[in-house]
Amino acid sequence: MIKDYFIAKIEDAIIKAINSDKLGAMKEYTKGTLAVEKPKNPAFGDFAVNVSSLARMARIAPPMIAGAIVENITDSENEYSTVGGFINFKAGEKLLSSLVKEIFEKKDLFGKPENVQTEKILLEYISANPTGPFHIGHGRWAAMGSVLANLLKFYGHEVYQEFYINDAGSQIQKLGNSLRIRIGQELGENIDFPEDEIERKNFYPGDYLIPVAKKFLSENPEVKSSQTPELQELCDYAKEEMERLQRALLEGFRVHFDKFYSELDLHKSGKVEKCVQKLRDSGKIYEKDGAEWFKSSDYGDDQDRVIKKADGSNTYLTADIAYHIDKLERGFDRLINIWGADHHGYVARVKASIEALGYDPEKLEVLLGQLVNLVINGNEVRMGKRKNMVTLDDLIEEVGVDATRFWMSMRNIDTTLDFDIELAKTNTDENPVFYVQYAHARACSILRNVVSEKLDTQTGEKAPAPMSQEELNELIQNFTEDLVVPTLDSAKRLILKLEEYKSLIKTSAQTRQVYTICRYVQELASEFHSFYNANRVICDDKTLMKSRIALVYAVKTVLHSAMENILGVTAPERM
RNA sequence: GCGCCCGUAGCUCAGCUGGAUAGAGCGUUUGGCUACGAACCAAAAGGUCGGGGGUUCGAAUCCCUCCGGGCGUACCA
Repeated sequence: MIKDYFIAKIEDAIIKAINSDKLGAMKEYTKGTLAVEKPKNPAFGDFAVNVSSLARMARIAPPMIAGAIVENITDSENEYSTVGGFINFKAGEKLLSSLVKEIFEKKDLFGKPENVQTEKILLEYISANPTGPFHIGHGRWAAMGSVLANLLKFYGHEVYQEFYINDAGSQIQKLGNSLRIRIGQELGENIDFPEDEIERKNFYPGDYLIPVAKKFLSENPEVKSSQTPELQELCDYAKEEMERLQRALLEGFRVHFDKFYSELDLHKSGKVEKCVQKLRDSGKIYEKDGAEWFKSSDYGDDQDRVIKKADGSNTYLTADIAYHIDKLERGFDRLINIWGADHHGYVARVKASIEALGYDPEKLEVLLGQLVNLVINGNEVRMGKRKNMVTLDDLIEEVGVDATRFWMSMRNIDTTLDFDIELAKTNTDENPVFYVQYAHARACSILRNVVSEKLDTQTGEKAPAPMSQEELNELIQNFTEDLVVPTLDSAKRLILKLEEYKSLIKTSAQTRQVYTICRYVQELASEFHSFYNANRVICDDKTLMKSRIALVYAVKTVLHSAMENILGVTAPERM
């Protein structure tokens, strides 16, 4: 990386300067003290390092320090200059052209870090109840989770994606009872959900069970009354139907899980009871008011938690503890969960249980995502879990998979996402994803045109293609560094932006912040559009043309890799 | 009350472990297609970084405090 190259030169020079006594009182330097940054004003240089922080040790003024360091730099290929306490760096031809070469060599793998420590990661996300269709909020976890999985894999980690199905507990009974009412209605019975708000909460009155009831009746023609089927049968039927719908949506949304882990199966396996027993054995369980409590406050939680209710049944937390222990026992180095911020209280208690059972709680990393607000006609509509249902299905149908994935991934996970449905519907041109796709399509178009015969509209005569297909293939397969030199001056910003992809992948994967990838592709697209408008790629000067074509190909390669392989957004060849 | 997140341009947001004149997109205004895709580009206007203290040579960034907003605070899942 250019940054690494630059800082290495600086650090070498500092050591030399110290050895020749040019840095005052400073007698040693530990690597990593200085950091490379991008100058606010590009006229200063491509990169800069501020040496002011060394002033305290050296006891001389920052400009003097900068001067002493620059004097000791041995590098004739790149430019160094000082302004105050800053040392500025301008990349030379060789560095820039070798970078383009790297893209040609690595193609889709450009940016994949080398020599990094990798882990076996279990990434859990969405984990919704199978009691209804996904709502918009689930879309955020779906998009971010799958992008993060792609990113971590590209980084080099081994990633296993899992969806925990909350298919146990009272909500499934509610679902079955709700289906019974819909079946009754289909059969013409005078039956409906309770009007009373509180009683109504024991049901799922959404329309989505109507088609399920119809399907059930067509498959079970012998049922003539809503009271005939057993509750369990209705529960299972509705649940399976919901799971089927959820999974179909995920496939279409380009979200692929390695496993759907059923809470019910977890209970059946006996793992939950085993886990409870282990907790008892650990001595961290006590009885109060007829229930068994886990002393999670011993591990930083703000209060103790019920693990077994007075009626002998388990809480949701109990199963979740067992699930996380199971993940650890399956041998993962790291567990990453994406949870909605409304579950943030859970982090401390799950970590507490992991620690109590003798595992390392640091292995669990919970990414808390702020929720999604739906904006309709400029007004925020709060997304309650089961009210104001705007389904993810509806949203995807309105704005498309690409735009939904991009939009849901483009914000910092710490900020509440405002999804303006009117904007997404009526004004899709303003969506940044189109801007990026356009850049890719434009690059493809240029690469098509350069090998196409040109028809003169006035004379009707055909002119030969600016380049033959063979020449283009040769250029792509045997790229040499000098090829791109003629266009370096005009394309410097673009090349530096391409270079940034390498450090982006690293920091983005390490911080788990996928929105940075969305920002990056927009910035790269922007640089490319600027370059395109300022320089005619297909031109009479063939050397220059080849040089620019090489650059267009490099941009296309990086855009394609970031979009298709990481963001899961299509990179179209034409639009 | 307590815990977590947020408050930066009219709107939506960046701003990396403190550093050079706080940046983008949308919107507004003004230019640019007889040439590779104008779904684009170039430029302008627009900011007491929620308020107040503190640390520092230096704070949007770190600490304290207040104000405003969101979420949570179950023997629900």
